[in-house]
Amino acid sequence: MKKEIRDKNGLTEAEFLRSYKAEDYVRPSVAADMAIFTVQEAEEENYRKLPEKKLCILLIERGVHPYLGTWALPGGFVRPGETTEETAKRELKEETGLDHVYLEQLYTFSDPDRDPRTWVMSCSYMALIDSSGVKPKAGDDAAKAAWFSISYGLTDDHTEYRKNHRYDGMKTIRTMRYELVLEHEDIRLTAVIEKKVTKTEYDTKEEYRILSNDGLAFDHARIIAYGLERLRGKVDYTDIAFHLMPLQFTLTQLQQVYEVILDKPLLKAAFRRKIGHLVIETDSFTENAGHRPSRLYRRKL
Amino acid sequence: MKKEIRDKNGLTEAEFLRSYKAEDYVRPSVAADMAIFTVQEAEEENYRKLPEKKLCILLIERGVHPYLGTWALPGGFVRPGETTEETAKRELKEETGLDHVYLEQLYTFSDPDRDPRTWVMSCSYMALIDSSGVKPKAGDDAAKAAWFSISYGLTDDHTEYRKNHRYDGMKTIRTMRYELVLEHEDIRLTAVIEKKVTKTEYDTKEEYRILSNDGLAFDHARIIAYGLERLRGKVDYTDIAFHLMPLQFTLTQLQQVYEVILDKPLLKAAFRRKIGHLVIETDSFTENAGHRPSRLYRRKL
DNA sequence: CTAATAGTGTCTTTTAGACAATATTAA
DNA sequence: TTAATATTGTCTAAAAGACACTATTAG
Repeated sequence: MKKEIRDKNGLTEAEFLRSYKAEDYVRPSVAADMAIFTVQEAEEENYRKLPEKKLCILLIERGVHPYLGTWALPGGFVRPGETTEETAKRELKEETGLDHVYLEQLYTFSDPDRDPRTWVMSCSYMALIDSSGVKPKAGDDAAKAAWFSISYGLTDDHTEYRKNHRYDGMKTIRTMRYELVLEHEDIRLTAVIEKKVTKTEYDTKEEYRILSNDGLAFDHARIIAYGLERLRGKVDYTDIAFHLMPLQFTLTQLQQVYEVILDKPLLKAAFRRKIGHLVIETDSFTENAGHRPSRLYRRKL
Repeated sequence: MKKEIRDKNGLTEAEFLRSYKAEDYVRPSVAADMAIFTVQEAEEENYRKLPEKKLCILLIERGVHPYLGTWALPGGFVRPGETTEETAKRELKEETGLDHVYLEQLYTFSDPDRDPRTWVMSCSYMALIDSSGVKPKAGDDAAKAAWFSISYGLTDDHTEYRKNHRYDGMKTIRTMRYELVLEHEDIRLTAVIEKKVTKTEYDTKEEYRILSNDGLAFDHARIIAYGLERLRGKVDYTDIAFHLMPLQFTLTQLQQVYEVILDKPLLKAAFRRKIGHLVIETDSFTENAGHRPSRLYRRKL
């Protein structure tokens, strides 16, 4: 039925499709870039004390131009016949050997100048993994791959109230600056990201800009910031943080992960009440810890 | 400094960029498609009663192949030099004449077969507008443009618990079915969308599938479902719904909008407490309503 | 006067915050 | 015994749910 409808040139859909030339239009390349997050433990000298947790991200040192020698998110171009998610999974597997992990599309960045080679959009993904036993491998284009610890903090928050002359209303502009610091051994990468929220009576607009950047390739500082905000935003109303945990974990470990994501301390009793319905207790306990053993839990499915 | 680093072929970054051939790779087309939502009032025969509100979306009737004669989201291909957001804004302006409205990127759909013409990714956006005084205009490729009322309800929710043999753990699969019905005058478009959430100890996966579809072009039923879920999800922890309101509104009108988005009635007193800090009262009141006048409010910026 | 909505008061329930008390282990 | 973490209890404060009462208007 539908196929028999003819357009103004008298073509059926099948005829139209046969005559369609995709090559007539200039098209962008599309890449999938991945922010792979994990939580790792710092060394602890005191055998009794719990090791501190650090939120980490996997970066690769670029072995090819452009941005040769700088650090970048793992990623690659989407191939014909593939979804962006499949590209992301392929990269993830190459880099970490992991297969079934939490994966979420973040945002598609499409600034035409974001890649000096050509017009490249980046469909970005966030993966959350338990990194115990994962040795990052450098892919084809990469010299090295390594886990970088993350520090991402607000350094400035400023709100401006303006009369909006174009309409008779008001306008408020809230400018927030975040400092992103990534560290691996003696390598230290830094960037300053500005988040600007503009409100008028008619709309609300949110922009992220990279103000400065030392050692990160492309606009990847912005993608990382975006991923961190998504992670923070989802932590307290989903069980997303569980994907950073091993199969069995103590509630204190889980709380540490929440704390390291939210970058603030939480109250123990309230935390346990809040996540109580998301976990199942096992019969196992930690051992040889130098203090009272702790019950191990799993994620409730 | 950085520019002087040479790669394994002995090229500097500048030399590499001059030699880079983007044409060597097959690339997708990228379109921006828009779910433009608004709230409209139904006719009310009783002069005293408040008119009911309906959540609506703007659709265009396709005037060209493929899917000629079916209804689609407004959208278009991203042009060189443009961001996807600029494409979306351009389409919005063409279709509604509106300029400064709430706009949010939803998701990038990249199934290689989603468009019969060629490889086309869709970077989708959601816009929220106050439609009073907006007459939708059909663009180049469109025969007509019209507001369709939306009904989107869960018709089936089913959870399956399985032993996962690959690991020693469990797997739960929750399958939800939603019926989407869009109506404009005597046109009625329907689709059934399945949302499947699969959980194992290792990951959580979320998929949307179109099970049936009558009258909607491409995979647009899925994009609409995605937009509706985003809208619902954000309503109670942001002031996003205010972008569907005129400059001044009564709290009952605002509550109606919340109710129509969430598809459930809310308690008046609790609602007023909750949104109280998001509004500013004006000195104006509604008039000639056949009942007690209502104070008008604006969004607090 | 009446039928409608507007707006507020208050009691209850639930959730979150704060902090203290008790329990248990390896060295 | 001690220094650490584990776990639970309880009081308080804040937020959400439920429902009823009063206020005000056009016709």
